[in-house]
Amino acid sequence: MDFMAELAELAMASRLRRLSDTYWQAVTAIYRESGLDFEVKWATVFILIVRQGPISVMDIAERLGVTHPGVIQVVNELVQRGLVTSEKSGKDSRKRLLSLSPDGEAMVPKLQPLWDAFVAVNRQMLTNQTHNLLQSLQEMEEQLAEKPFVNRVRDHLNQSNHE
Amino acid sequence: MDFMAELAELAMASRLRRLSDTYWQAVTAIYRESGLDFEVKWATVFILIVRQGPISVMDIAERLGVTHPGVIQVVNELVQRGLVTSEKSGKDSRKRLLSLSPDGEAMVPKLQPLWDAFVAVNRQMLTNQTHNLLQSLQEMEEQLAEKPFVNRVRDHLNQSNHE
DNA sequence: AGCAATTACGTAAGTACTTACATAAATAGT
DNA sequence: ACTATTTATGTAAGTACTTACGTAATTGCT
Repeated sequence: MDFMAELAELAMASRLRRLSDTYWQAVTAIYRESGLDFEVKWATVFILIVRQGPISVMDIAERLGVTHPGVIQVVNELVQRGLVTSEKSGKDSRKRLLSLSPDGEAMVPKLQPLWDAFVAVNRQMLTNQTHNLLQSLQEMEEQLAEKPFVNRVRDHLNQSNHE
Repeated sequence: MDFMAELAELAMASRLRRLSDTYWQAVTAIYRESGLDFEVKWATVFILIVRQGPISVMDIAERLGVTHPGVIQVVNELVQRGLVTSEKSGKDSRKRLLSLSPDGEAMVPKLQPLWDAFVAVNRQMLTNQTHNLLQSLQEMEEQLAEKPFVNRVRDHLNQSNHE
């Protein structure tokens, strides 16, 4: 039997990472087969720019819940690839506003069938579940946002010591 | 609102990775505070050796569902750290059998209170969920093991084209 | 027994994030 | 208006995996 499953509550991070990697590898293969020259790691940032551009680096980082250096790396690749354009903000010259380029606009309808397939396939699998993965992720994120894991563990350790 | 949550079925890999990172960072902080000189990435391999050593590199990789180079990196660090010993198998000289060292034995009871806390805290959070994260992970892993995501998407794309 | 195929392990390099640290521009308090 | 603080971005390096490729030992076939 799968040892990570046996570890259960003791191996949350590794198990989440493993499933993330499984998905990532699959989607990488599909993009490659499509010949569209698009990468998995671009997707969240790219779609955010599609739907809500022009948008700044920090705004992207906050909306995605990732660090700004991570966003910068992706954005630089998207600009390099010609899908996104970057211009300095007039109101705040520290800010870089990212928008979709014409090539980026043209890319969306090519990617859309793949994205639709991802959604359909995942939706199908999710309906097969007695415990819905997306909902459980949402609930766990909310619990950890309300009180981070570190604080919970610290409190638990103090409580155990004082008995 | 969190954009990854909005993307839902379209950002499974990124969202799982993000939650994995959140957990990972928390556990890293707790190990650091404990002063035990132990790393998150060692945990699954270390516990497997504790419970089922001596065990070979490939057996570890298979039981954990990760690649063997990943295991080798962790094992080398555990040997370097003095928690694990490595010896060539007598029956099959290609194999390296990993066992717990005396220092490794001594480490277990020091780590145990932390591990107990991780389990207790996670178990508490899981009971608060209407959709149990561990169960949803288990179910999703099983679905993907039965038919990988790539195959599901390929089938869906062919089906859509032929309508 | 001899040889092709498989298995076990190792190493190098790539990937997608992070942390840590830096600078420049805007903002706030006086 | 001036200065301290904050905010936005950038860069370098670290981390925890992976893929790709290599060698040595074992196994299976005849």
